Amino acid sequence: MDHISYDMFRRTCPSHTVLELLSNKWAYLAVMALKRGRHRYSEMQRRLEGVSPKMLTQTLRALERDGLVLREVYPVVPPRVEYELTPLGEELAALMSSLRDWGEAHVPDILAARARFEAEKAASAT
Amino acid sequence: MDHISYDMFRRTCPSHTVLELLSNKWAYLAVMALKRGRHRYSEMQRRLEGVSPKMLTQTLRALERDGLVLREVYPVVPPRVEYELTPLGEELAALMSSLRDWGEAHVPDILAARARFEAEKAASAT
DNA sequence: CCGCATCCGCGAGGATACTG
DNA sequence: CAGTATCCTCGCGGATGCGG
Repeated sequence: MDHISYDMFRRTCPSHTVLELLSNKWAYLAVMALKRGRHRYSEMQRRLEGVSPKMLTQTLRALERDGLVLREVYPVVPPRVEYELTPLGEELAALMSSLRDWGEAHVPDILAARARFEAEKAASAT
Repeated sequence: MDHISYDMFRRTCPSHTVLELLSNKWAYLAVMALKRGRHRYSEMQRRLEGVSPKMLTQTLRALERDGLVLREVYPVVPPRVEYELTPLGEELAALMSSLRDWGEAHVPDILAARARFEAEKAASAT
């Protein structure tokens, strides 16, 4: 073994911070949005339905900070800022894509399971 | 195309609820914990460091509801409840594992990126 | 031992107005 | 246009006590 063993389950483990990155809805959507290429701030805002400027900036900054997203500011007026994935970010995007594909493929299963669950609950309440 | 096209980005899309399931720290950890086999409630509680009974139950119920986890109650005293992944849950667990592997493999990269970011911030504040 | 019900604190995150 | 600053809500999630 040439790598340290991390344990996500421990709250003090560095890998736990990665978990917190992954388990963040806006971060997830931002990465997926950037998967298709470089985007301006306002484009992101339009793509991520319902995101507030605050959360968008906060999310993009966190991703930049962690080396997953590159932020480029053009010194022009009106301002123009573009975001794109780093190579590391693209790796992550690929993994997240497979999760999304799985999720979308199984939406019917999950909806069915929910219906079944509700039905049983109602039956047991007889 | 024999499947409906879903769009996670839209808040009204059913696939968005899947996203909310995935972007949930405790759900993520619970699935990973169950990947290695069936576990009792108290075992889960020990494995998921820092989880409160309320959140643990809530999380497991949500997973059961969505058909990812099977919950078995033994009618004995003292009570005994065991949880295990359904086939669907195991599919998800596999995908999540690859995310975890990626995350743990890149912890050093991410920590380095953070350090670099902080350093630049400090430099620009000169 | 499992886990539901209740209460509550707190901070993530939304809305809005404003500036470089 | 791309944020920042501010305020404020609301619901996540922790704590506790009880019931099966």
